[in-house]
Amino acid sequence: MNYWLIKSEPDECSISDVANAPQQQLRWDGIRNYQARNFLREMKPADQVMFYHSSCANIGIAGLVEVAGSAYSDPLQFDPNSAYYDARSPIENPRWSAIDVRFVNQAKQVLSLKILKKMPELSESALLNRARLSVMPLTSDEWQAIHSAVDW
DNA sequence: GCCAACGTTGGC
DNA sequence: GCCAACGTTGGC
Repeated sequence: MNYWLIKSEPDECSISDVANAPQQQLRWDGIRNYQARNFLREMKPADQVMFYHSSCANIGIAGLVEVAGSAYSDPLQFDPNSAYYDARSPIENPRWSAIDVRFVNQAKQVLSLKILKKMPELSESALLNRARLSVMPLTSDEWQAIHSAVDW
Protein backbone atom coordinates (compact mmCIF):
# COMPACT_ATOMS: atom_id res chain seq x y z
CA MET A 1 0.00 0.00 0.00
CA ASN A 2 1.40 3.33 -1.08
CA TYR A 3 0.31 6.83 -0.08
CA TRP A 4 0.09 9.82 -2.37
CA LEU A 5 -1.15 13.38 -2.58
CA ILE A 6 -2.57 14.99 -5.70
CA LYS A 7 -3.39 18.66 -6.20
CA SER A 8 -6.38 19.85 -8.15
CA GLU A 9 -7.95 23.18 -8.79
CA PRO A 10 -11.53 22.64 -7.62
CA ASP A 11 -12.82 24.77 -10.49
CA GLU A 12 -11.39 22.10 -12.79
CA CYS A 13 -11.97 19.01 -10.69
CA SER A 14 -13.05 18.98 -7.06
CA ILE A 15 -13.51 16.13 -4.59
CA SER A 16 -17.26 16.61 -5.09
CA ASP A 17 -16.80 16.01 -8.81
CA VAL A 18 -15.20 12.66 -7.99
CA ALA A 19 -17.99 11.82 -5.53
CA ASN A 20 -20.65 12.66 -8.12
CA ALA A 21 -19.02 10.87 -11.04
CA PRO A 22 -20.44 7.60 -12.39
CA GLN A 23 -19.28 4.78 -10.10
CA GLN A 24 -17.68 7.61 -8.12
CA GLN A 25 -14.71 7.17 -10.43
CA LEU A 26 -12.94 9.79 -12.54
CA ARG A 27 -9.98 9.93 -14.87
CA TRP A 28 -7.13 11.99 -13.50
CA ASP A 29 -5.48 13.48 -16.58
CA GLY A 30 -3.68 16.51 -17.95
CA ILE A 31 -0.43 15.95 -16.02
CA ARG A 32 2.35 17.50 -18.08
CA ASN A 33 5.29 17.31 -15.73
CA TYR A 34 7.74 14.42 -15.96
CA GLN A 35 8.28 13.95 -12.26
CA ALA A 36 4.56 13.94 -11.58
CA ARG A 37 4.05 11.57 -14.50
CA ASN A 38 6.64 9.17 -13.13
CA PHE A 39 4.81 9.09 -9.82
CA LEU A 40 1.54 8.37 -11.63
CA ARG A 41 3.19 5.38 -13.26
CA GLU A 42 4.26 4.05 -9.86
CA MET A 43 0.70 4.11 -8.53
CA LYS A 44 -0.97 0.78 -7.82
CA PRO A 45 -4.66 -0.09 -7.48
CA ALA A 46 -5.95 0.60 -3.95
CA ASP A 47 -3.17 3.07 -3.14
CA GLN A 48 -4.60 5.83 -0.95
CA VAL A 49 -4.47 9.40 -2.26
CA MET A 50 -5.08 12.63 -0.37
CA PHE A 51 -7.01 15.08 -2.55
CA TYR A 52 -5.77 18.66 -2.23
CA HIS A 53 -7.56 21.73 -3.52
CA SER A 54 -5.14 24.36 -4.87
CA SER A 55 -5.43 27.87 -6.29
CA CYS A 56 -8.81 28.55 -4.73
CA ALA A 57 -10.51 30.30 -1.84
CA ASN A 58 -10.23 27.30 0.48
CA ILE A 59 -6.81 25.71 -0.02
CA GLY A 60 -6.03 22.39 1.65
CA ILE A 61 -6.92 18.72 2.01
CA ALA A 62 -10.46 18.26 0.76
CA GLY A 63 -10.86 14.49 0.64
CA LEU A 64 -9.52 11.03 0.09
CA VAL A 65 -9.55 8.93 -3.08
CA GLU A 66 -7.95 5.66 -4.08
CA VAL A 67 -6.22 4.48 -7.20
CA ALA A 68 -8.71 2.51 -9.31
CA GLY A 69 -6.23 1.03 -11.79
CA SER A 70 -2.75 1.29 -13.19
CA ALA A 71 -1.67 4.30 -15.21
CA TYR A 72 -2.52 4.36 -18.90
CA SER A 73 -1.95 6.65 -21.86
CA ASP A 74 -3.60 10.05 -21.35
CA PRO A 75 -5.95 10.44 -24.36
CA LEU A 76 -5.86 14.25 -24.16
CA GLN A 77 -2.28 14.31 -25.42
CA PHE A 78 -3.56 13.16 -28.84
CA ASP A 79 -6.59 15.45 -28.96
CA PRO A 80 -5.76 18.59 -30.98
CA ASN A 81 -8.73 20.37 -29.42
CA SER A 82 -7.53 19.78 -25.89
CA ALA A 83 -5.48 22.27 -23.92
CA TYR A 84 -3.39 19.25 -22.98
CA TYR A 85 -2.60 18.28 -26.58
CA ASP A 86 1.06 17.43 -27.14
CA ALA A 87 1.95 17.30 -30.83
CA ARG A 88 5.34 15.80 -30.04
CA SER A 89 4.10 12.81 -28.08
CA PRO A 90 4.73 9.66 -30.15
CA ILE A 91 1.62 7.50 -30.55
CA GLU A 92 3.66 4.32 -30.31
CA ASN A 93 5.24 5.51 -27.07
CA PRO A 94 2.91 8.02 -25.39
CA ARG A 95 4.66 10.62 -23.34
CA TRP A 96 1.91 11.29 -20.79
CA SER A 97 -0.08 9.08 -18.47
CA ALA A 98 -3.42 9.29 -16.72
CA ILE A 99 -4.95 7.36 -13.85
CA ASP A 100 -8.47 6.62 -12.63
CA VAL A 101 -9.30 7.57 -9.06
CA ARG A 102 -12.25 6.40 -6.97
CA PHE A 103 -13.96 8.44 -4.27
CA VAL A 104 -13.35 7.31 -0.70
CA ASN A 105 -14.24 10.20 1.58
CA GLN A 106 -14.80 13.93 1.70
CA ALA A 107 -13.62 16.15 4.54
CA LYS A 108 -16.44 17.86 6.47
CA GLN A 109 -14.26 20.91 6.15
CA VAL A 110 -11.06 21.43 4.23
CA LEU A 111 -7.92 20.97 6.32
CA SER A 112 -6.31 24.30 5.53
CA LEU A 113 -2.80 24.87 4.27
CA LYS A 114 -2.29 27.14 7.27
CA ILE A 115 -2.83 24.17 9.59
CA LEU A 116 -0.82 21.82 7.38
CA LYS A 117 2.14 24.20 7.67
CA LYS A 118 1.98 23.96 11.45
CA MET A 119 2.07 20.17 11.56
CA PRO A 120 5.56 18.98 12.58
CA GLU A 121 5.04 15.67 10.74
CA LEU A 122 4.86 17.61 7.47
CA SER A 123 7.88 19.88 7.94
CA GLU A 124 9.97 17.74 5.56
CA SER A 125 7.12 16.87 3.21
CA ALA A 126 7.15 17.44 -0.52
CA LEU A 127 3.86 19.26 -0.14
CA LEU A 128 5.45 22.07 1.87
CA ASN A 129 8.92 22.02 0.34
CA ARG A 130 8.51 21.31 -3.35
CA ALA A 131 6.85 24.03 -5.37
CA ARG A 132 4.87 23.20 -8.47
CA LEU A 133 4.60 19.46 -8.01
CA SER A 134 1.04 18.24 -8.45
CA VAL A 135 1.55 14.55 -7.68
CA MET A 136 3.78 13.36 -4.86
CA PRO A 137 4.27 10.41 -2.54
CA LEU A 138 3.51 10.69 1.15
CA THR A 139 5.27 8.67 3.81
CA SER A 140 2.93 6.59 5.95
CA ASP A 141 3.67 8.97 8.84
CA GLU A 142 2.73 11.98 6.74
CA TRP A 143 -0.41 10.27 5.51
CA GLN A 144 -1.44 9.24 9.03
CA ALA A 145 -0.81 12.73 10.37
CA ILE A 146 -3.03 14.24 7.70
CA HIS A 147 -5.70 11.58 7.99
CA SER A 148 -6.04 12.00 11.73
CA ALA A 149 -6.10 15.80 11.48
CA VAL A 150 -8.99 15.91 9.02
CA ASP A 151 -12.55 16.13 10.30
CA TRP A 152 -14.17 13.38 8.18
C1' DG B 1 26.51 21.05 -22.16
C1' DC B 2 25.58 25.79 -20.67
C1' DC B 3 22.48 29.17 -19.66
C1' DA B 4 19.22 33.00 -20.70
C1' DA B 5 14.54 33.47 -21.91
C1' DC B 6 10.21 31.99 -21.23
C1' DG B 7 6.02 29.70 -19.41
C1' DT B 8 3.45 27.60 -15.64
C1' DT B 9 2.21 26.67 -10.87
C1' DG B 10 0.20 28.16 -7.00
C1' DG B 11 0.21 30.96 -2.60
C1' DC B 12 -0.79 35.42 -1.16
C1' DG C 1 -2.84 40.72 -10.00
C1' DC C 2 1.76 39.89 -8.29
C1' DC C 3 5.63 37.26 -7.94
C1' DA C 4 8.77 33.37 -6.38
C1' DA C 5 9.92 28.80 -7.67
C1' DC C 6 11.35 26.08 -11.09
C1' DG C 7 10.82 23.14 -15.30
C1' DT C 8 11.42 23.57 -20.36
C1' DT C 9 13.14 25.39 -24.61
C1' DG C 10 16.41 26.65 -27.83
C1' DG C 11 20.59 29.28 -29.34
C1' DC C 12 25.29 28.82 -29.11
